[in-house]
Amino acid sequence: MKTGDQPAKLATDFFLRADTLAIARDLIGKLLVVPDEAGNRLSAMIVETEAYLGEIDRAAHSFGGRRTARNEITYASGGHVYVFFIYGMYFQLNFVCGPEDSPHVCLIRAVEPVEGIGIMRERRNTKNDRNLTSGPGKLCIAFGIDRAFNGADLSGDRIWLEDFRTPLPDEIACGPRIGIDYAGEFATKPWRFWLGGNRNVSATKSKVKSQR
DNA sequence: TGTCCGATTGGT
DNA sequence: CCAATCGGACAG
Repeated sequence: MKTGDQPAKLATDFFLRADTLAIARDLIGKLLVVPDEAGNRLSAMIVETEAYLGEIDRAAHSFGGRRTARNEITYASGGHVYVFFIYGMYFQLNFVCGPEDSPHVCLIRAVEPVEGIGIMRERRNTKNDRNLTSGPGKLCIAFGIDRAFNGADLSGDRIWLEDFRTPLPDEIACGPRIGIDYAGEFATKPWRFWLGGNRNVSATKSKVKSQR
């Protein structure tokens, strides 16, 4: 692109597709961009995601059609941001997928810093850069994402995605989602996706082999 | 209003 | 292995 051109934001159409698993997989390699208070670009490449398939998915907040103030935004059309608070101290970043009234989402579990890493270091207060954004709670701290981002539109100017890198099919691994042991048969669905071998993929106590 | 517990993290 | 820490969901 020419000097001075702005990178293109990922179009809303990306999130309007009916196949949420494909969206979760295709998010790997995209660039997450969130300007800080001063307008500096903070950005990172998405390296790990999880899909939550709405009403049918016991692990999803909208399982069985549950619709509350907290998860209301997940019933909106794809391309909106769903942020929720968990464990008394962390936020989790999700993107709403599919058409209106289909409360599917993709959780962003880990990213690899690209721009603004100095600011991320300040916010995370950790020596090891590997700990900057290698988990769903960590990346929200690094990017300053809190409940104020809930409901944001990814076509707006507070948070968005850009094309960055297109992984080869072989580079993308999948396996069971993390922290949903209560979800019965859904606990073992291979609906987590990550960039194989990437060092920023979140640490898990039961690391599962990739499967395809 | 009361109780239970979570789509995590960091330190022991 | 376990504490931190608190809002959401649901029962009563």
